[in-house]
Amino acid sequence: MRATIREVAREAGVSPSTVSRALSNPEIVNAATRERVVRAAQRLGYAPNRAARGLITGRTGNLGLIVPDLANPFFPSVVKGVQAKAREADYAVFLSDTDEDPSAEAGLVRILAKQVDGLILCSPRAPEEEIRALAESTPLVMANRRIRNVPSVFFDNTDGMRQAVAHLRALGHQRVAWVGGPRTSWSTRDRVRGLRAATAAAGMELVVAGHFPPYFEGGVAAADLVVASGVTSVVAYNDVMALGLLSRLRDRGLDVPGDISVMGIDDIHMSGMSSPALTTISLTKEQLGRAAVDLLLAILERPEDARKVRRELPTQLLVRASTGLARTN
Amino acid sequence: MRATIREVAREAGVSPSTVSRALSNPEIVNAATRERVVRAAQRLGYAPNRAARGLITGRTGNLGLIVPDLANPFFPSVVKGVQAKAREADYAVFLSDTDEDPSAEAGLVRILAKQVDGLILCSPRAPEEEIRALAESTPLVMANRRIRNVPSVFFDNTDGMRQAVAHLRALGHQRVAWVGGPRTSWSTRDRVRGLRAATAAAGMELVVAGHFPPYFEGGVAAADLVVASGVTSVVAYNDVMALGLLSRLRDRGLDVPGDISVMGIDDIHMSGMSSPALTTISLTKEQLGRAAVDLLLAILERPEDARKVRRELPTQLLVRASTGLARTN
DNA sequence: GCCGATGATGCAATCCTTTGCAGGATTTGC
DNA sequence: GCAAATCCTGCAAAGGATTGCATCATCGGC
Repeated sequence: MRATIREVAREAGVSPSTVSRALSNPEIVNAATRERVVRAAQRLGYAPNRAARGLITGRTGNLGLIVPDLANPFFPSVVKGVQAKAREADYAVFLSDTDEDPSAEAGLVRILAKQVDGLILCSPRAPEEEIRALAESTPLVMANRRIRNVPSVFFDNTDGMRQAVAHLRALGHQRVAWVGGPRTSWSTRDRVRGLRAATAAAGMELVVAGHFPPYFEGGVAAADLVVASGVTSVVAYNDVMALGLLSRLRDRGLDVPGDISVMGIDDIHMSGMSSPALTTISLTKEQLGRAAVDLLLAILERPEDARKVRRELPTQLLVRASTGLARTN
Repeated sequence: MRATIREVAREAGVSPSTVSRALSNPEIVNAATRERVVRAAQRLGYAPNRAARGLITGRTGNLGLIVPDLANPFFPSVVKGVQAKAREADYAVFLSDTDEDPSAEAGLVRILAKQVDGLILCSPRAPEEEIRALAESTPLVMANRRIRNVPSVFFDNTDGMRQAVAHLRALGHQRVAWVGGPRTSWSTRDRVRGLRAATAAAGMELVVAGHFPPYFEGGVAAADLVVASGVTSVVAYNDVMALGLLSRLRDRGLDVPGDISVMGIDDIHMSGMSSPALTTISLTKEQLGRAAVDLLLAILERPEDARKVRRELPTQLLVRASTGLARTN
């Protein structure tokens, strides 16, 4: 059906080798010849057969991306970033979703590993040891998780939590609650650590409400505990949960931010649409995806420094309407 | 690195051909031999090299999926359905997103076509003619769009709109507004057609508010037109827009459903979480994805009946809190 | 106990591209 | 003007699996 390299070669009056070189290593072939080859290729609509190329080079030109749950608006943004960057580099992306099942991750990695040059694990929930083992056998990049000696892109949660605390403190809050995400999430651990440090430094009291599912319902479930704890402000693991908090607080007749200030993390699209609009720590999600691809391509080039590669992304406080002066009573 | 078919053959004391047959066509090889081969393969952790297989069979074992916008919660659900079904059939899925740019679709199809056995176009915005042309050169399945002579899976919008109208009529509504999605969307055309028929049959008046972007903001933008038209009820192109409507109506101090009833379409996860919770026409989104894969695999098997294949999925009214008795004034 | 049919297996070609090596042509240096 | 260096191109092997065809063994029928 499609043109092969031999046909292009015949059309251009050269050998297949020359065609191959002219197309993938232009500088080593004579300019005139190259021109002839390129034109012939264009005329015939030639595109190299990926399977044949992969067979000899051992590369597929594909990347894999595994996320916990596409239905969480955080991840589609990351996916978009990965897509965009991968396309620029002429890679295609396999996407998989684990439905928040940590035990599914390793299996997916192993299946996908055979069909890709490298994998991006976004917010993986599996234990460090397991991931480190997987990284031994496949080029692997972490996105939104930091694992020592595994290439990782992650957000500066410490600074993010510092900004959140500074904001709340400026509004007169003394007591803040934390509504955590899944126990298996690195972000939740990293963020609560940052929050502990920041509140301690600011002389504020931190109430940890525990771990909840990273869904709207998780926020709903956490709301009553938060209220009962008597804090004047609360930070949630992500925006979706913060929206759940908002919803339950409203149902209970509480005013936000009058009675309690609510902050999220992520800056998903919907968070600007709620009422009150959600104050949040904004994360550059597409950027996370793009950076992960960058790292992955880098370690594919130079596998020897895979253990060194790492990248930290900044966070940005975004003040909207769900935070306000602490109530005084 | 990984075991090849020759090593398995040596280990099992047979020829590579026999290994190949034992693994991919078990019934034509002697049971004892097969057993020996399978065990040897297992021992060596053998998995066929996909590139080599693809080179000779001309198949990649990959499918492609193109959606307009992953950030719209409708699509992640479809993606999940596609993933699940594809994995069952041992296919991997390439995902791409056009960012609602109709002109990007054809290009993506052409790029992806070379790397997959078949493509699923979900809710494509391109003109029929363009898609029909693409379908000539690549196995293609439409999801959520119906195109004559191109295999398609779609929802029974006519019946969905009939259910919506019956519901509103039962609540005493006489005038209903329609807030449309993108002009290029087949669904919006099909739904307004269904709505026209249903309202006419019920003796109700339909006000078409026009076309809006399929985002929250689109619903916000449409709200004032809807109010000005004096209807007592409104149906939006999708849930996200319906949520936008809800938001703007509330901001204007209107009561839903007291002043106006609001319905969406899709039944995205968030629509049960709004206040008031959104009445909607529920669509089986994962089902759409699964059915599309089914169709695609079927036409890969028997390309000759590609023009005949088609599947219609039912819709289901889901009554929640955003619809109520028509105001009487 | 022999012949034909049937079943199981191996041989070898094939898919298409890339790349190490060699050789021919041209240029450079002296 | 000749040897050496440089540049460009072609040859041929390799990569791993699949499959049409041929071969061989076995079995059943008579």
